[in-house]
Amino acid sequence: MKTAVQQFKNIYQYSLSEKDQIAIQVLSFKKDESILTVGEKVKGIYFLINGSYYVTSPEINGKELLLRRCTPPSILGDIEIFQHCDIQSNCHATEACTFIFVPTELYEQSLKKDPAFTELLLKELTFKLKTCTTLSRVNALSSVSIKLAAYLCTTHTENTYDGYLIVENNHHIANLIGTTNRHVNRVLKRWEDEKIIERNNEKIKILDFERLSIVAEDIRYK
Amino acid sequence: MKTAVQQFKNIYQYSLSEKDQIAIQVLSFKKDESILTVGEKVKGIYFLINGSYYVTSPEINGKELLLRRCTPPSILGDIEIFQHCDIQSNCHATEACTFIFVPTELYEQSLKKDPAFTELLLKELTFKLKTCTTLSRVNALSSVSIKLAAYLCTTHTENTYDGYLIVENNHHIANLIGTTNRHVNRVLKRWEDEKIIERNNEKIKILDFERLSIVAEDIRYK
DNA sequence: CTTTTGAAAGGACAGGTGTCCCTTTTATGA
DNA sequence: TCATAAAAGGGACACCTGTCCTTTCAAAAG
Repeated sequence: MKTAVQQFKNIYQYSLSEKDQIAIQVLSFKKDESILTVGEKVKGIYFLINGSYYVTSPEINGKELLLRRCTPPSILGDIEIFQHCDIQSNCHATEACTFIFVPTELYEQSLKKDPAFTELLLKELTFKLKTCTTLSRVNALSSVSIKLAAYLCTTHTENTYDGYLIVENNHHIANLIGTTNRHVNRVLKRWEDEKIIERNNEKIKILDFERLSIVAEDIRYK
Repeated sequence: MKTAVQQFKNIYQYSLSEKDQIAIQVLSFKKDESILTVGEKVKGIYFLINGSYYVTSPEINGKELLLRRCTPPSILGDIEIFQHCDIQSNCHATEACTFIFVPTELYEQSLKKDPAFTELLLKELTFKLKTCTTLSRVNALSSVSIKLAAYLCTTHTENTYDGYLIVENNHHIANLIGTTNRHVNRVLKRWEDEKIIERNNEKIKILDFERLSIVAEDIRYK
């Protein structure tokens, strides 16, 4: 608990008072566990201090668009508290996650009066809104190959191992960029033929980052 | 000025102190005037108290995507202040607009310490984020006909005159939903053939709102 | 009135993308 | 080890959408 509070302080630049520390909770989720599901009620604000998770937005038809990948600092439950609504997105742990959980009552009774704390929320919210706007434009105006290239370029700088990209499975990638499995394969095959990438059971090696980057038009997911 | 402050109070449920009132400004824009342009610096927060505008996000290639239409309450400049960045979107008055402008210094020196004021910002930001997420998903997963239907249904409830919709010109509509002139025409012709709408030089009459609404899948640009 | 300009409308064609389906490969468990 | 399931990979086809171009029409300018 003490460690969690310390981590919280390091990440969010905010010291929880002794009194606050009694009211908060530390929540943990295992890898691949669901953190929050659309439609649930939420009773506080979650601050990620460790691990990573995905946020996705589901359609009625079963498709599910990946909105963003989150690492600390990241906040959950903010929309729901201020808009008095149910959970808007699905959140899924991609690694084991630890959160500091601030119950709504604690926020209402004390933290909301602290400008340093509300600024924390404002900073994170404006960040989310900014990236969401970009994503929206990319989604509307860019072709699948641009989005896929952008995805690979983003992953390239974050998740390369021995020259190979560690990517989510095919289906997952397709969802992230709002297309189908089939089409992702189609584009990957074209790039393979053009010697831009190399595929090797579930791993991708970028042979010509330069050209891929040109296709991606400097768009990045983050 | 007094009227503006009163309107502000009614709309945002927040009373500006006498001291604050000296520091703020009232800004007005004519119909069709540009309010803010991408890349500009911004020196405060804008609170819409009258009129309407829309927010678009431009691509390098000249296309410009509709993000949302705004009526009071609506806030501008929030992202830029908290993310310390230039203006992210183009804002264009669709009717004459009046804003209360809060300079950054006033916010930094006094208003940020008032929980009631920061809550105002948090409420509006979470609202924007919520709608932006929906839009992003629509943009990624929906076809042009769905988006066009949603556009017409939104306009229908706001801008009908004598049974005819007052719509932007063809080219404009195409940009707003992220497609081409040609394709808008194609879809409109199909609906005309199906007796869902009627076209009459630059005006559109919705004959079967019910069916159009089904196509739009309850999506609205609002 | 004629000319010019710009928007609307749509034909033709090509490329992008989704759906359906089958084969191959890999992982998992009996 | 073999059987089974799950994911990868890709062929075929139809539909969606963008590009290019032509025609028509209406408004503005001369």
